[in-house]
Amino acid sequence: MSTPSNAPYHHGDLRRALLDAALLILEREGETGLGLRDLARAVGVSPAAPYRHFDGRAGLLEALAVTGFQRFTRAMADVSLSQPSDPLAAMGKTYVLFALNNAALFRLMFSPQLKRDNRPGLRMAADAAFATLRHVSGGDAPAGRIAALAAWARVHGLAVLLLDGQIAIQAGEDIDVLVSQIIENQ
Amino acid sequence: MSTPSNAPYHHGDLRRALLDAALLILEREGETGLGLRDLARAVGVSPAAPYRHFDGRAGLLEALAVTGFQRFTRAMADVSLSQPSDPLAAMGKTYVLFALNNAALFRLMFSPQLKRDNRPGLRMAADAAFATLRHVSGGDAPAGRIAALAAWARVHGLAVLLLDGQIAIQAGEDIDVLVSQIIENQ
DNA sequence: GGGCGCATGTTAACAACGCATACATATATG
DNA sequence: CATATATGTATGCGTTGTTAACATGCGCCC
Repeated sequence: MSTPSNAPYHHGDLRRALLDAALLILEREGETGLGLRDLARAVGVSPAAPYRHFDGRAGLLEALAVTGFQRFTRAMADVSLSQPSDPLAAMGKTYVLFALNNAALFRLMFSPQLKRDNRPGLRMAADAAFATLRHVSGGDAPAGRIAALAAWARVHGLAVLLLDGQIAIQAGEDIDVLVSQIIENQ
Repeated sequence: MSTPSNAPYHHGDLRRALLDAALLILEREGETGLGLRDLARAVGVSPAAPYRHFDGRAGLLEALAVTGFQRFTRAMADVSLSQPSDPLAAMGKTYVLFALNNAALFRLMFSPQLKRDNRPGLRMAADAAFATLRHVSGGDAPAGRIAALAAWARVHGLAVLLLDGQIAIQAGEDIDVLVSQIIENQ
């Protein structure tokens, strides 16, 4: 009975497996529903195994948020490659659609309790994301701090309101065009 | 030793006391840090006592959110009484300042997991709040759904970004005037 | 190549939590 | 005055995050 064939003692790439499974659980159950024991069960390891790869539950959430910012950065960088006619509007749409397609992850990225115990890794990932945001949007042209913040607020607010289901989608209304209309308004 | 003088068996107004203490803990520790046992300890009752007044932890959070929407509604209604020169901007400022002064409560009010198991009480309180929002802002004048949503998104996004500490406050910068500038931009 | 160090995974235990049930007590009602 | 009901207590169950001690096997060094 010594674990004969499959299920080797060492997993191989447990960290990656944990992150993948955690993302699934996160999007399905929300941040509260993501428990370390559930996660370990889902991957098929012991409850204490994740502690070898993450600094407790907070460490796992941080790692998830970091991957979130990396994807976000990539999505924003890809916008500039497509050479859109209106770069700012295109970026805004990408911003909102990223939030909608990665709801729980997006919320986690901006979670205040993660920001509180500010781990350097998360801070770096977030700074990198916002740096490409600035770079892609204005080409570092200082179009006014106020105007930039106003644009950011409108896009971020739209994302959050849609995410939380506060903006009621009317019958036959397409979210995509609604986002475009709101972003391009004024 | 039969609890001689103080600490009567019945508290008197435990529900109110629980809500007050819960608000304090909420703003100090965040939603995750608000536990029923902690709360009961803080008020000085047994761990099971809160269950007589709230439907478990979710019920407590719902009650807190309802009081939040009531305060929010009141704050918005007070704006119209002051007869400002620019009602929309004044309302926006009130919106953001309410969020900043009731950070955790504001987050709870827009919490998606509370909205999920949509309890009628919370839904009614939220609807009432948004109704006065519409009434005060435009006097029910349909200035265009898109424009209204855009304005809401900008204000809400500004609140959330400030709440999460994403908008860095520069040295010697006053949040109040920054909010005004961003809201009145465009 | 053989032996060993160390990363990796397991087991077991602790405290705290949400929650449900059964019980005690005070208030209100007939 | 008696009893019904609302309110708070006592206790126990199952789960969670976390830690410490133990087991295992991959890979490096001599």
